[in-house]
Amino acid sequence: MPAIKSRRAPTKGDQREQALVDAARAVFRDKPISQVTIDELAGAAGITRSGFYFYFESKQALLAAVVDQGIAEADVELAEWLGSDGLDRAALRRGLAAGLARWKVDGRWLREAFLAPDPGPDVMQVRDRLVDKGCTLFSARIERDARAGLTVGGSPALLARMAVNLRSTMFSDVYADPSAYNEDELLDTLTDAILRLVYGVSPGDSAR
Amino acid sequence: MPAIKSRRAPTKGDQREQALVDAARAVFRDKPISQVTIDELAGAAGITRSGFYFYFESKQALLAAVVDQGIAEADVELAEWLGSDGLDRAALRRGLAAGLARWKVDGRWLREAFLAPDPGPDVMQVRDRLVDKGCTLFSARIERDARAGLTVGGSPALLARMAVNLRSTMFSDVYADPSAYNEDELLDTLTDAILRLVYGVSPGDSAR
DNA sequence: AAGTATTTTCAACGCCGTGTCAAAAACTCA
DNA sequence: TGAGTTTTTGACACGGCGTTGAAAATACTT
Repeated sequence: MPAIKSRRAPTKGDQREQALVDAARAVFRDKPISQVTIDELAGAAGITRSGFYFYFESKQALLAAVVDQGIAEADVELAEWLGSDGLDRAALRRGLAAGLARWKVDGRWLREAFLAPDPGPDVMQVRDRLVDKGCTLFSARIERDARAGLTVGGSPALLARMAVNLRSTMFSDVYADPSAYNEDELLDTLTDAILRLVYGVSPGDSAR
Repeated sequence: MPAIKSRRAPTKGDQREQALVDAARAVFRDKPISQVTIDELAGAAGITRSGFYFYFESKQALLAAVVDQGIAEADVELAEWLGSDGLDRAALRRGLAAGLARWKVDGRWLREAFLAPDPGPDVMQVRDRLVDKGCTLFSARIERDARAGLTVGGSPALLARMAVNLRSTMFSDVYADPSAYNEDELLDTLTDAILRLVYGVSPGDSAR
């Protein structure tokens, strides 16, 4: 049973572990994760394949760590919009734009983390946590807006999930084939779509 | 280079090939495709592992065939709604319900086909064909409705893609954790969501 | 600074699934 | 029946995975 998380901070090991995560983030950008070999990841961090297993149980576990470190950044984007006042179209668009920018860079592993049917249990755990977090935050906001009479009906939880899914899949599509999309147009349409989806407003009305 | 598609119909081989597809459809229901071994698929169809390669180049190629055969059924559902008259909520809901029923059964490989980040090139080809078909049909309908002044704006192609993606992801979510969703509620909300997304109508108006 | 304990690295091993091959078996059609 | 094709098979080699046990490097103690 390798990959022991030591209680204290043994400096050297932690450095290597972080190097592994950083290296992985880079490697995962270049090719489908299923085609990345553990040997490659280890090499990118300057250790041998068997050395890898001292830090992580598997490729999936490392991926989970990579995804995990993405939380902070993702949270910033999300909060940007969630914190704004109801139906602030500009703020929402800014939040989406930030997300799209992230996806354009790290789309490969983001897709793996959020859209793949069966990543390992490790990734699954992280994924659930992140998606849940996003949905509950969003959902709470919708609920709040609903009390203010802004929304149009439907379970907040469901609406939140739809909005989040819509966002992810569209970003994923853009990553898969950037040439097929005009970014500005996409962001505009997506912004309006979400507003319409949740609040039933047409592009014109900034506050009902 | 195995898996030669013979020009004529050599009866025996075709039978086995179909048996392979049918068996695969069943096997793929039971466990994540990445965990299905070729040996298993061959065995389920009554041949040995190496025999498998006479018919398909790889597991992915077989999956592609499985997906391919799903077109007919999927088309029926899609057509049901696309053929109906503008903003017919009931028809749309019926179409979605049919789709959900399918996903509840074959969700596992449907996810693999439509949401996985990097299925093999074989699956990719089929996927693109199917998604494109769905989107163009939907898109054409939106365009038609737009000329009738029913829609709310935004590129038809984008809106179609969003609607299709929304549908797939929600169905996928239901498959992943059926207990988390009330089917009727989901279908209602999803129907309204799509109508709102594309046509900007609120649940009440059946025809503007 | 030396001795001890712990952390880190490595090379070698066995396992499992894949894909290929050439030869054998089954089938088709005269 | 026999020549030709189609289908099936067992054996082989390859590559990646995960483990093990021992050596090397590092940290800790006095």
